[in-house]
Amino acid sequence: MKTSAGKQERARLSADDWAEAALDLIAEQGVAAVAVEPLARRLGVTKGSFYWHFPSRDALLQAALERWESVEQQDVFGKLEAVADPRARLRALFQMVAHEFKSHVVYSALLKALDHAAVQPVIDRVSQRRLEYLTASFRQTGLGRDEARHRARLTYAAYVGFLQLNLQLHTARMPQEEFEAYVDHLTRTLVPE
Amino acid sequence: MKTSAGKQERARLSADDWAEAALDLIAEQGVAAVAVEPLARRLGVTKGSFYWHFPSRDALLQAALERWESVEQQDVFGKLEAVADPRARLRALFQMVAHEFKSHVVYSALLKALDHAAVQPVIDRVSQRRLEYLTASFRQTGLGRDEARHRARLTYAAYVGFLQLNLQLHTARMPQEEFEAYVDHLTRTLVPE
DNA sequence: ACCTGAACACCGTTCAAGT
DNA sequence: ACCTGAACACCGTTCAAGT
Repeated sequence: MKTSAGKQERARLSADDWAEAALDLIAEQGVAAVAVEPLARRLGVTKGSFYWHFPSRDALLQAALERWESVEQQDVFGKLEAVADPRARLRALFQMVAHEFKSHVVYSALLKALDHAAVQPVIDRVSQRRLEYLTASFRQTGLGRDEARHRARLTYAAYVGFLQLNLQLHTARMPQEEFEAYVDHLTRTLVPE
Repeated sequence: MKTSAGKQERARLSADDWAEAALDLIAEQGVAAVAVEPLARRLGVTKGSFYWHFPSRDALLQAALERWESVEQQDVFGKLEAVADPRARLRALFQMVAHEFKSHVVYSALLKALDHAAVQPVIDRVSQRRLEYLTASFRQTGLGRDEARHRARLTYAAYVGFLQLNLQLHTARMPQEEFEAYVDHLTRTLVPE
């Protein structure tokens, strides 16, 4: 038999296998945890073999992040296309962001690791896209050009800031009820009627 | 002569000298740049001597951050005590934050390095204090207890998010005029009339 | 009291050699 | 085409020895 059963059996690896393992590590333990030697141990090979697939640790990080970037693109905004009314769409977006914590895990990990050179450009691109989407949505609710741009920026900043605060307040974590009230406050304050 | 002139002359160092040098490095190059060996080179000693002052690199980081924390405490809120009217005080705070970039340099560096264990608790404490200050101020403008808490959270999240976005948009940096318009939008949207 | 110098561990990177 | 094993550089940490 060439590649039959067994747990310890390890097929030879591809660059994609490394990138996927790296992305898992980012979600679990953050960007700093992506290290060649530990990853190699986890994959059951020696660290030397890594350099057949990637020229550097940074290249691996980039590959992992590009993988995430293309997935999140559809994930976040795909579901919103169904909602026609712009005000309702914005409210739906707030609800989505508030209740789907899984999709923010990697994003949060990246926000905490902006001092890594590979992370910045990815977050830049993602932020740019989201800002434009928000601006367009606010525009559609009837806000003027500048007003829509500013409101979008404020909204996105609130999102980023919330992730920061939320993950940091393990200690003084908000109870569910207060959290819902906060989301409601955000919606009332930021979405035009 | 015991300790006369000369550039290459290096008095013996104290723990405080190391902490200050570390804080400078954080402001200039970020948390990741705080490394024992390069710091030792910069200070003109060998890295071995570092361990007479601190038990670990992390302890140095903590010392540097505590130093910053106690300074920023007075810096940010000290000047606001003069303004009696709570609405005017909030507007003044917005203006201060918008135009004093220097005081945010370290804070931004820390936000980008939240994956370092020593950074989290410092940011936690600072955020907690600022949130409480904002809550109290909104309370004084006449908002109800919950409304004030939520508004404070939104405001602070907007601040944190803005730092993130601002530093990241080197590419698409806002021109001065648009920036002022944005601050104005924030003030109108967030400060009760 | 503060510093040197040599040592070790750990991780990134290279590369000749294996299959 | 993919992997091993040994090597080297760099940084964190320890410690005996110096002043």
